[in-house]
Amino acid sequence: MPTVSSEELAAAAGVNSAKLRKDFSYLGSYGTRGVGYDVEYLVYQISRELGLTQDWPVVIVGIGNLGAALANYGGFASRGFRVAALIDADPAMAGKPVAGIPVQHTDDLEKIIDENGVSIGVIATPAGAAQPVCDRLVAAGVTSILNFAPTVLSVPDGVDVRKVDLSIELQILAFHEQRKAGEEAEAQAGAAAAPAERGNDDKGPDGDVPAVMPA
Amino acid sequence: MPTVSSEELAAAAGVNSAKLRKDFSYLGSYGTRGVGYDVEYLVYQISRELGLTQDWPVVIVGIGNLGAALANYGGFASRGFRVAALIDADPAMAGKPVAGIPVQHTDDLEKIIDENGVSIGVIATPAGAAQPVCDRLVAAGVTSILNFAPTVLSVPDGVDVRKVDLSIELQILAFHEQRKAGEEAEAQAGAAAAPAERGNDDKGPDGDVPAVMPA
DNA sequence: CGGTGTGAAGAGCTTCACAGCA
DNA sequence: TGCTGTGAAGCTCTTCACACCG
Repeated sequence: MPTVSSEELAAAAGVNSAKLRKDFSYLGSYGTRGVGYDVEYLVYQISRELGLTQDWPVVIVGIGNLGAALANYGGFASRGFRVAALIDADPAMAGKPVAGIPVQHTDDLEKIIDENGVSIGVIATPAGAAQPVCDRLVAAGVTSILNFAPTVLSVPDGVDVRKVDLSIELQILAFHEQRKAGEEAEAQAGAAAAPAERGNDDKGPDGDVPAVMPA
Repeated sequence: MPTVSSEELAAAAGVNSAKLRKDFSYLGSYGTRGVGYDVEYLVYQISRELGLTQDWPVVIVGIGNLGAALANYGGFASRGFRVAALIDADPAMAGKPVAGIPVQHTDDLEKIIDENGVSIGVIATPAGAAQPVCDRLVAAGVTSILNFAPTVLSVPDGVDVRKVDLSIELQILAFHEQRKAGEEAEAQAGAAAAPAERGNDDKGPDGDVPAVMPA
């Protein structure tokens, strides 16, 4: 399949074809009118723009279950990421291989970052350790952090943080699940005995919950 | 601290106070003009609306590193989630306890779902196993699925799927990291020798990458 | 003719600004 | 007076619709 149309790609990705064409147009005019997009050329251009053609050394700090899962995760290598080092505070872990890479002790964190030219760090430590680890990573030169610890990290300007909270994803599902149950009940009982009025229109499974929730 | 103002909450959450008040207003009028929000009452109302006061039994399918990490994750219990069962296709895993819960074999999946009244399933299997597992979960009555496998799952209407792709989060960081590097280089070299024009304005670290990317 | 690239319209979300109430 | 609750303005992202070109 040498070429592909925006319509086909849109169907495959589950989005609108106009949106897809508009997104592509921001990268340049890589399509041919009346034909479509040359697949190979398009893949190359998008890969380049997204940085997939580069090699990104990353370190993972905190080699518990989650850290080990990340170290073993196959999806990284194919996207240009290379696990340069695994770091843990537990001396008993030091030297132990995880996913074929020996775990190193936190004491050497700065040295490891420096020697490998790492600019992306992954934090998979317990909540309490996250901020100190983050501070050390930043001080050592890391400018992007992926945070799995259930804490809000504070970082200086110029450093990016992305937070992944596994329980929030479940919570979003539970929120919609609750709505489903509530709507069934209301449909049966009729609108009169509704337990509480809801001001907002349900936007369906794709809408997120509000940004603020109690700890 | 018995009450709190929208301004204080907004500062803590890093959002605009008007947005916060508007979000709260969708749940009802739980504040007092001139005073603020009663903390205890507000926490209760939000918890109830988000479904945190309910007990949500979940099953985790695929007890590899990631599945084990999820089973051990402390954040679930405090949000009303209860790991009802761990399921794996490997007979060698059966009976083995992970996070204090014995792993059960995939053969019993339907029975487990039914007996525990599970409506939320977590898929942490390899990519190839995800869709069959998903189909069985749905057939058994699960209506919400959290998918960690790097596959797009197809489900019937009425079933919610949320996908967590760990490598995409890293990719987003790498994307911004690349931009940072590019901007530095451009600043040094001047605009004349820029390697490629970029049509889109950089919206900073909070903007996501486009929705479509090559496999 | 077929499909891209894009100006313009539309929809949704965020912020402003202030009336109204404790 | 102080702070909520909210109509309206502003902004961003999405979709439409079609000129234009291979």
